[in-house]
Amino acid sequence: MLKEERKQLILNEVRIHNRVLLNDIAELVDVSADTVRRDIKELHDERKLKKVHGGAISLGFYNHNAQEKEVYSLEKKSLIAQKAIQLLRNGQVVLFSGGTTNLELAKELPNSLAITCFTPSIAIANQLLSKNNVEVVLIGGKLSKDSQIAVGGTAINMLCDIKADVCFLGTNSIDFEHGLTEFDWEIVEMKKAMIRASRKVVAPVISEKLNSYRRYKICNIEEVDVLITELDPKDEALQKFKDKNISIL
Amino acid sequence: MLKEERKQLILNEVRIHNRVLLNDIAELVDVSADTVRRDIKELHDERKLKKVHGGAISLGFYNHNAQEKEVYSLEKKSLIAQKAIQLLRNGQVVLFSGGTTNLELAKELPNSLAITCFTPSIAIANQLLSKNNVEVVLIGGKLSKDSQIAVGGTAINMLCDIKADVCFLGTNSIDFEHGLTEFDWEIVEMKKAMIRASRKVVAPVISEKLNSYRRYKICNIEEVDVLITELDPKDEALQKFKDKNISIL
DNA sequence: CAGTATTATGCAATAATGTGCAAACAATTG
DNA sequence: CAATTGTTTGCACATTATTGCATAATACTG
Repeated sequence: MLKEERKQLILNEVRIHNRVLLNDIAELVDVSADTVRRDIKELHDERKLKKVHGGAISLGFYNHNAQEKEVYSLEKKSLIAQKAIQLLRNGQVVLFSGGTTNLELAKELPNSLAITCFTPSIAIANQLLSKNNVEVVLIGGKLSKDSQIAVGGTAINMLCDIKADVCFLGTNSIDFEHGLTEFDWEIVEMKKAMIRASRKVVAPVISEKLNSYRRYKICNIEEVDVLITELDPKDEALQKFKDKNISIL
Repeated sequence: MLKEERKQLILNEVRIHNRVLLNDIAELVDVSADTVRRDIKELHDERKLKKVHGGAISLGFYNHNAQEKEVYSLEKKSLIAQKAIQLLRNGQVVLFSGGTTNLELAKELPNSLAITCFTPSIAIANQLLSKNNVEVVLIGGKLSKDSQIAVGGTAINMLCDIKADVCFLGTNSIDFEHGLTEFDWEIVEMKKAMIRASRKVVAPVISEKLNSYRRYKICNIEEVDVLITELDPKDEALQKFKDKNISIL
């Protein structure tokens, strides 16, 4: 194992878990704790993470700081991401909408997975770029300042030329009666186009967003093929979705 | 086995495995480790991979973590950015290629400036988003892992529909005789299209890049309307460009 | 404040690197 | 064809980087 690889691994652990213990890493990669300490020191000097007694923590963690809720919510998103990854197979074409849940999913894609990803989100494209076996295609167009994704005619035109295997459709609100809804009409148009552009629609949402709705409608709940939440699939909050023939993960 | 074949093989290994060990390659292709070291050094200089102690790793790994910028070079870029900003007027349509100099320019745009910006670079789009009066249009397409900009047919098609007032064309190398040149053919194609898509071509380059050239040609030096460096416009290194009727800032 | 865990530092062994050089090889020229 | 020029390759050597260990200093915990 090359030194640089080790450093990348450490950074990755920090990114995903927000913190690492020095000894865990040492055991994981089978080198002495001294070596890991030196690696962490270097990464610290490079401003890639923050060295602390006993290990290291993410910079963002410290900055965006301290909101327990955010960390909590990150763990949920990470769990959702892990479930979503199970749906993917090498060679597939995958469409990602925007949103932090999808961003987390992009972050946690295994490096070995070889897929082609389309996305109108620069944040997600950015994440996907670091996956060596993922081909990333950016959907262009006018960037919405609020949501940081491409919207408008150009973007929708581009979506019209695509037929993806799976679409991960992040969504603002999901409700049994009102279906998928959003604040912003431009985003609604994009998401409608994304649904048309995919064979299978997967909705990764944290459970807080269940049973809420917004002004504009994307689609009925029946359009969703798979619903992923951080809850146990047997959770009763999900039962009525299951009754509609939606797969629950 | 030809040298170029070897280099191609090394790149391929890096693409697939994210890293290579120098000695593995030496054994695989049956040449001395010294030769492989030299190959890797060349590929490193060509920015195709990152040479590390013991072998090489993929660039994709590194791209995301805010590359440590040399303060030294940053100051030059900042100076160039300030000069470039003087060229801009409210209401203009501006095209940005990729590159760190252009990124610095995007960063330093005054918040009051109201322009429309097209760019195939996610990093630059990201910066531009934070400017309140700038409308950002992302040029979509397959993302090149090396340069992190959209390339290929989709991107070039989109450029064909644009006529911008100004194009800030970052470039790898600029030389009086060889014109503007690049390592990477995909990028060359993009930059050619960007030149076609603009009324005025501005080349912001740090002086180190003057009088160097690479394998592939973008255009002749005459295509450049304005050359911006961190040097004083009266610097004699710039005289011969002035003689070609290129404005110097 | 004592006891334990963690860290910094110097050191030595090993591996990897850069450099200069010469032989082998290829391309070009007269 | 011979001479010339430039490139590529392998080798020897000095230099540098990496790693684990020992030890002293420091930080944390109750």
